[in-house]
Amino acid sequence: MTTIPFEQPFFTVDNVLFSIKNDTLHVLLVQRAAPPFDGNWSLPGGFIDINEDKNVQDAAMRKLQHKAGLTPSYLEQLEVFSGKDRDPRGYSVSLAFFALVPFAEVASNIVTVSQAKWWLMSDLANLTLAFDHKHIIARAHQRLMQKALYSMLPVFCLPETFTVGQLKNVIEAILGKEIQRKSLMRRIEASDMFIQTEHKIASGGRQAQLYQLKPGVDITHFNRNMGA
Amino acid sequence: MTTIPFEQPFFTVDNVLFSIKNDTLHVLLVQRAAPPFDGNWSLPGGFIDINEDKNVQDAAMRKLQHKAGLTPSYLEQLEVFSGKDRDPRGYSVSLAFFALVPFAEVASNIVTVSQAKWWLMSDLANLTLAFDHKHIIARAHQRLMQKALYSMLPVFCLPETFTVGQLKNVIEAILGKEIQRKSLMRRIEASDMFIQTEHKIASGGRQAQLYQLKPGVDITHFNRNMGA
DNA sequence: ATAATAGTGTCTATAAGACAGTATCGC
DNA sequence: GCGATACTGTCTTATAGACACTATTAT
Repeated sequence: MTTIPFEQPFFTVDNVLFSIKNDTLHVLLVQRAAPPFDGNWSLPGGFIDINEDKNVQDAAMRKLQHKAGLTPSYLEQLEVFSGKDRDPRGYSVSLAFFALVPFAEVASNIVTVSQAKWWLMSDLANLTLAFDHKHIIARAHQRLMQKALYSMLPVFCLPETFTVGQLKNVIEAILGKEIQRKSLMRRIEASDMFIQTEHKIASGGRQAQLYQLKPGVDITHFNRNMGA
Repeated sequence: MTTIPFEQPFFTVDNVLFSIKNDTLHVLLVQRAAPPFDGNWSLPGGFIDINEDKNVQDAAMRKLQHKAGLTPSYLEQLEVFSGKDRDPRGYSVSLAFFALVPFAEVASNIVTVSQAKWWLMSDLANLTLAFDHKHIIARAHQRLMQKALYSMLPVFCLPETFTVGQLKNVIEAILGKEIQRKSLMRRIEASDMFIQTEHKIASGGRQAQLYQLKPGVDITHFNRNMGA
């Protein structure tokens, strides 16, 4: 093992975990218990453990499990944020992840950390976050919106079985605007990602068909954007 | 300045710089002059210098200038590659960048490094590269192909002024298949990214209109894929 | 005039948007 | 029955593909 030249920046991972509660987009934050920014809300993340984590996604996963007891159903790299001034401890390089999960309350019996909480996206405007985390969330939201236009990614915010109406609500919560139910149905059909099951009642009216992901399929990417 | 817990992975940047020469896609490689993998061809990259580089893109830029005397006209983050086994020196985290430049021969009067060379993409199959760099190039190529379908990104492989025919050739070299000239013209028109200049002869026939990027425009993203 | 490349006209094909109309449920 | 939600039919719209046609240059 050779020695590494120069002084190295320190490397962390951060997670922007989204989910949908009451048909609105939420993001998971944790309250910092140590300096810097102690007391402030921040993205769940931290240092990689090179003895535990096989790679950076492993580290991101571990942080989410450790800090909120949640295992995302989708996780991808978002972007690296770096610089001398973003962390008072020194030059830092943080890889942000972008993740989705079916809504579940944060496991409160986790001893680990002070507090984890789902925040309404629209409530973040008036909240001061640690580091450049507000900016990171904005970037993640952009990416989520973009992907919702041309892929079936939003299904990862839903439980194993779901209805077309539920998926429509999720997509609309992400995009902040209505989409055509008909267009969504055509995509569900065309993607060939789902199988149908029994039935279910949603509220007042006719029962809705339940769908679930075919085992082992990849998320389909369409070659046109929808609702744009 | 607080101390950082745990042992940290070491962090590097790598560049996948593409360009077009003779209507074929090329990638820039450098020959390693030190272990590990000394003698092998590899992506131009290296350690970040926290006193020189404002952030990670700065570091990537500096590496390209230093190792080949080239300044990319487009640079974006690709993906982080990480793990215990990808570098014999230990647990490594490498942020790969994806970059484009109008073709120019490598500055040979650069004292710095052994050798930098443009390689034909199709010649890489039979070449052994250092680390997981072949895999990184494959990922970068996927991304480039994808973006060529819905954006004007390929113009960054061309000089300041260029013809529609040249842009068509670049896109075809990237995609490995023909596209409709008419479709491209429609996009040039619709994007409103370019202005026209005088004229020029390409080879045998009629003179072609020269275009150039309007100052300060962003690259347009269309909401359909082309040629797919 | 011919060959070669540049550029246009226009018809077809594909998938999304709009929205009326039908189906099935609880009450 | 009524209200509500689920689903279908189908017409319109937007943009890419195909490809014949015209334009302009060098020789």
